[in-house]
Amino acid sequence: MPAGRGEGYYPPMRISVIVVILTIIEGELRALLIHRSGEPYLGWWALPGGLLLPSESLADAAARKLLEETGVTDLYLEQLFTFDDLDGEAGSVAVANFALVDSRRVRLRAEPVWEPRWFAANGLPDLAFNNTKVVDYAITRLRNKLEYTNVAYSLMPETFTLSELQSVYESIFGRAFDKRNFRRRVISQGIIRPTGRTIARGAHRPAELYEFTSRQPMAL
Amino acid sequence: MPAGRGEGYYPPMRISVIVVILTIIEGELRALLIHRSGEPYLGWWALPGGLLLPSESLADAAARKLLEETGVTDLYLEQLFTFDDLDGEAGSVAVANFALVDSRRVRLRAEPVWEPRWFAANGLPDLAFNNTKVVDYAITRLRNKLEYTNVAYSLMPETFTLSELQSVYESIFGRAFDKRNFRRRVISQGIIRPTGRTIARGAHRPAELYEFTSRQPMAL
DNA sequence: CCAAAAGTGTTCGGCTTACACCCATGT
DNA sequence: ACATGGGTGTAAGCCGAACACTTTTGG
Repeated sequence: MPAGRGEGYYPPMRISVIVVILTIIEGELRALLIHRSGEPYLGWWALPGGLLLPSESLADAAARKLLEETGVTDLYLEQLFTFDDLDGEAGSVAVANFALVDSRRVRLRAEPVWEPRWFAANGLPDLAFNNTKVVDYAITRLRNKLEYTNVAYSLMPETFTLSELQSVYESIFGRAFDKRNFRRRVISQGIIRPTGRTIARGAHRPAELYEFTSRQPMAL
Repeated sequence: MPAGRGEGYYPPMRISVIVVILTIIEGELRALLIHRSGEPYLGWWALPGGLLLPSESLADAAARKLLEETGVTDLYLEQLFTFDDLDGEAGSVAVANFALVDSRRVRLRAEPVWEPRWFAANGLPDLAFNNTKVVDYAITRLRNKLEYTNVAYSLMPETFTLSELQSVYESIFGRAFDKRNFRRRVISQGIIRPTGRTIARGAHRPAELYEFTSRQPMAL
């Protein structure tokens, strides 16, 4: 590493990339955590992450972490914020991302040491570094995004019923919505459309199946 | 710099901090640019910025840049986004910030080489790196923030008339607002209040002076 | 008295909210 | 037949947008 005049000298800096991976399981918003196997915070739960490799972009690094932990490649991934106060060390920044995945498509990495595990987002254990505030930040961002984008597609399978979609929204906002108003809203937003098919799943009227009009992130 | 097991090795990385400094001058939204005095992009206009020092936080680095360029310390400063594709070099990220200043309080640094200068935000020259997209990102963020926060305080003096405030909003959004609706809105939002004083400034009815109810950033 | 900017209310349409009953099915 | 979740319409309040005239001053 060269030292030199002015901006030519690069002090030792660490850039890490961390990912808040969120999903819905059993009607509950959950975040993926791993068990730290090294110091500091040995044995604590923490967000998946690691150093940025010099050859990769920030988005690539986040996608790589996500793939390693969940096996998912098709997903919603977005940069959240860059923190400099997570590990209390100078010259160290962490670029936090958040990702949304459909839990049905996830196969958690079988890694005995890290024990990746889904935790209910309200009810996290004490986390290493200041990871709790990173998760909170991600949840706030997610709630905002649900209001004006179609990102919910990344939490849903190809087709789904309106009740299922409503349940996902309710899990994230932590409150119930009116069924009629919810339906009017998502349909008039144009983010979903009926497929024409129905699905019978119990001793009651079958539900119509819907799909997202687009599975690319879009602002409304 | 140590090399070692696992995460102990830190590859050479550069973290720079850049700042989009916005203000209103002559009814126009303007951004502060400097003239590059070194390679690459020698002689091009670019956003103020520099390397993060190992001893400082990201916010400190951004505030330091801002102070160096404008002499302003009391301001609105917020992290925007972290880019990894600005200079096309691997292992380099730039944490972009945006700042709002009241141009009446600014004394630009007298630095013949850098020639810091205000440019109209729509009408920027071609910029070094991909700085144009950083400025665009800042303007979008500013417009959004004006809708649901009181950050406009940082562009205004202690007291001002409603017409002056409206003019600032119009400069930023690039369109005219209805006078009555604008007044109703800012007053009902509770972000400003009348001082009781008036100011006469021409051959017409004097205007009432208003002030911000808070000069700390607040969401509505 | 004239020019110039300051100040002030009302109407309309659209959106959000609240709310209750019938439908189709499996058992 | 009954239990279960699926599906539907309407009324009220609130918010944003459009719109024109009077007031106060300096010259």
